[in-house]
Parts: sequence; C-alpha cells; structure tokens
Amino acid sequence: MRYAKGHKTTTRKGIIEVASKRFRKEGVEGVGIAALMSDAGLTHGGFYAHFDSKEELFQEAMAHALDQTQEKLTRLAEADGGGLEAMIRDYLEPWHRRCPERGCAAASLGADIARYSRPTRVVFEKKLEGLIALIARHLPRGDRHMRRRVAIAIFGTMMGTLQLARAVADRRLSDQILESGVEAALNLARGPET
Amino acid sequence: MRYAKGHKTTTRKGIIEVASKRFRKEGVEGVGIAALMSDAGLTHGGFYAHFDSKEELFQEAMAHALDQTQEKLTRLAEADGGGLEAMIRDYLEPWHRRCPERGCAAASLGADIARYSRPTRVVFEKKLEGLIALIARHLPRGDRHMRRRVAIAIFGTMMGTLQLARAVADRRLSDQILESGVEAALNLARGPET
DNA sequence: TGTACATCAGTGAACGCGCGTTCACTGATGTAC
DNA sequence: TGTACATCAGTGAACGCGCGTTCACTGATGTAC
Repeated sequence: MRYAKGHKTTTRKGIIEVASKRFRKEGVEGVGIAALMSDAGLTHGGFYAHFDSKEELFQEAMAHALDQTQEKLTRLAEADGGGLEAMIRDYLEPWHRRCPERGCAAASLGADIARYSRPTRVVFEKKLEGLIALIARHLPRGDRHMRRRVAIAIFGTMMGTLQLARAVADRRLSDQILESGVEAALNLARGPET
Repeated sequence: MRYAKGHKTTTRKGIIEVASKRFRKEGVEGVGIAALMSDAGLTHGGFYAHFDSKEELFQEAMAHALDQTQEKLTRLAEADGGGLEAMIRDYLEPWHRRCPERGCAAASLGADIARYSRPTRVVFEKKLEGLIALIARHLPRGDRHMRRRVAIAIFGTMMGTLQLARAVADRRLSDQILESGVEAALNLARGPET
C-alpha cells in the first residue's frame, strides 16, 4: 500500500472534523462538499470513497460535535468547584454565542435536525440522551425520574436561550438573554423547594 | 387599471402568507421562489415586482409568523382560565410539534436566523420583544426587571424544548420533553419562592 | 534481484439539476382627445 | 362615442452559478514469481 496503514481512517476523521466545525458555523446548506474537502486538504472527487452521501457525513459530524460538547461539560462538572453550575455558566458564556463552530450542535443545528430523516434524528437522540444523563447525574436532588425531567428542561433552556442570544441583533439584549438563561437553569437545578 | 385597487397589496400578502408557512415547515433553503409563487397562484417571474430579494421576503414572512404567534398567545392568555399557563401548555402541545407551519417561527427557524444579516436579526428582535413583554405581563410576581428576565427564560425554555421534541426520533422521548418543558416553564413562572 | 501486475486513496473533468435573479413581453383596462 | 396611447401586474424564457454526485484515470507502493 502506498499509504500508511490507517491513513484512510485519518483522512476520514479529518473530513468529519472540518465538517463538524463548518456545519455548526454555516449550516448544512451553507457549505458544500467541495469546500469541505478543500478545507481538509483534498479534492472533492474523493468524498464518496469515504461517505455515501452528504447526509451520512452530517450524521457523523453532528455526533462528533455532540461528543465534544459532552466531553467538555463532563470535564467542567468534574473539576474542583465545578458541578452543574460550571456547565450551565460555560454553556451560556459569550464565547459560545460567538463561536458556534466550537460549540453545541443542538443549538446551532437544532431547527435543521428536526427536518432531517429519521436515521439522522436517531443519531441526535442518542447523543442528547448522553447530555441529559450527564446533567441528571449532577442534580442536587430528586429521584431518577424527576432528575431526568429536570435535566431535559435545563438542557432545553440552555439551548433555547443560547439560540435566542445568537438570533437577536442587539448586544445588550443578547447579554441579558444569556444571563436570564443562567439564572433560570440554576433555579431549575435547585428545584422548587429552595 | 386592469386590476382592482389594492390588488397588488393582496397578492403581496398572499405571497407572504404562503412563504411564512413553507419557510417554517421546510426551512428557508428548503423552498425556492418558483415553488412559493406557484403556491400563491402566480409564476416566478413576478416575484421581484413585490420583493427585492428572497431575504426581504424572509423578513416579512418571519415577522408575519411571529405576529400570528403573538396574537394566538395573547388570545389564550386573555381567555377565561387562561393566563400564562394556557400559553405555555398550548405552545408545548403535540399539535405544535407536528405543525411547524402554523407555529412559532423562533422554534422552526431559530438556528437559521442567527446566521442571517443584521437587518433580519433586527426584525426578529422586535418581534421577540413583543413575546417577552406578553409573557412578562402575565407573570404573577416580581418587579419589572425580574419579570423581564424570567419572561426571557420562559420563552427560551419553551422554544428550546419544542425544538428538542421535534429533533428526536422517538415519540415517547419527545412527549417526555414536551412535558418537562411545561413543568419547567410553570416552575419558572411561579418563581423560586413557591 | 528484476519484472509484471494488483491495489487503492486521491484527482479532476463532467453530469444534470434547481437555484435566485433578470428582462422583454403580454394583455386587460384606464385615460386623453 | 370612438380611437390611440399609457399603465402595470403578471408571464415565461433565459442568465450564470454552485450544488451533490459519478467516473475514468493517476501514480505510488505492495505482492507474485
């Protein structure tokens, strides 16, 4: 073989890495195969040796992005003085509004995912379950079912407020949205009996 | 004039009406000018006599959709036994998951709006302020600033959880997401001291 | 060791297609005289 | 009242373009004998 063993796998990972960033930043329709491949240092013709279709790449890229988010939030939660509050605060920091390409794919692609095929939504669902479980694990109180319900709502609040913060034009309002989101997510985490 | 006075305005409104539905259902990139015009009973060539660009139509269609949502929520809130709870429950009912074309444009187009030009985001922002004020007006407690902050978070929660409910594949999980969203939004509305 | 052939990741021209946008035109009606 | 012309909402062919996808090919290296 004229390429080192594992070379193709490396290339494939590179394409996924690039796609996961650009899809989050520009949207799935906002970036084409040719641009992605060129970003990965290749020409567009080789694409179909790695993926069956753009949608298959999208699934992989979305999964990769959500894994990264899961890892980052896990790291934050487990750090000293971390916990759920660290996750919530980091998710709703200005860096996240500014850098969708390094952020949560649910927030940057959520409205689109709803319109994709079932297999794509299954992939999303699996990763979402991971995030929900992570949040649930760090809730201070409640039985398993209640923690799960609260975790779902906290993630919905985080994702929704981040998206709103990105969608408005005024910086001040956007800051206010992020702050409101933090406050609300923390309130939900504390539970109604505080 | 060979058309009744006000005819052009009527046609324009018809195009906006059609666009506002199809954009919400299929996404902005998911439907073309020709399809929209044909849906409105016209041919595509006439489009630019009504709008400067697809983006201008998008702004109008989004504004129209958000006005409809504002009106519906206002009606619900003002009905007997309505209030904030009626708004929250209706927003997170299964009909809304199933029918984005009749629903909230923030939920169906949120991720996209963040990527559009500033003028488009200004339009969104104005309509969002209306929704925030509506929710704030129906909160049971708090001063002006606190009501506003809570209202923002409630809307973020509603929008975020609806989007999640649409993005997952499993019906049961989707139902659970809607229920969690209702519960959380009601908790936020009640405030921390319940 | 040397030659012939197989492998296969990546190349780049080409495909049909639908997009947003432009524009010369139509044709029904209004106005001028 | 009749004729000529102006108006203008809507028509449909055409534009260049970029898209996702296909495919015959390249060329460096491995293997067979």
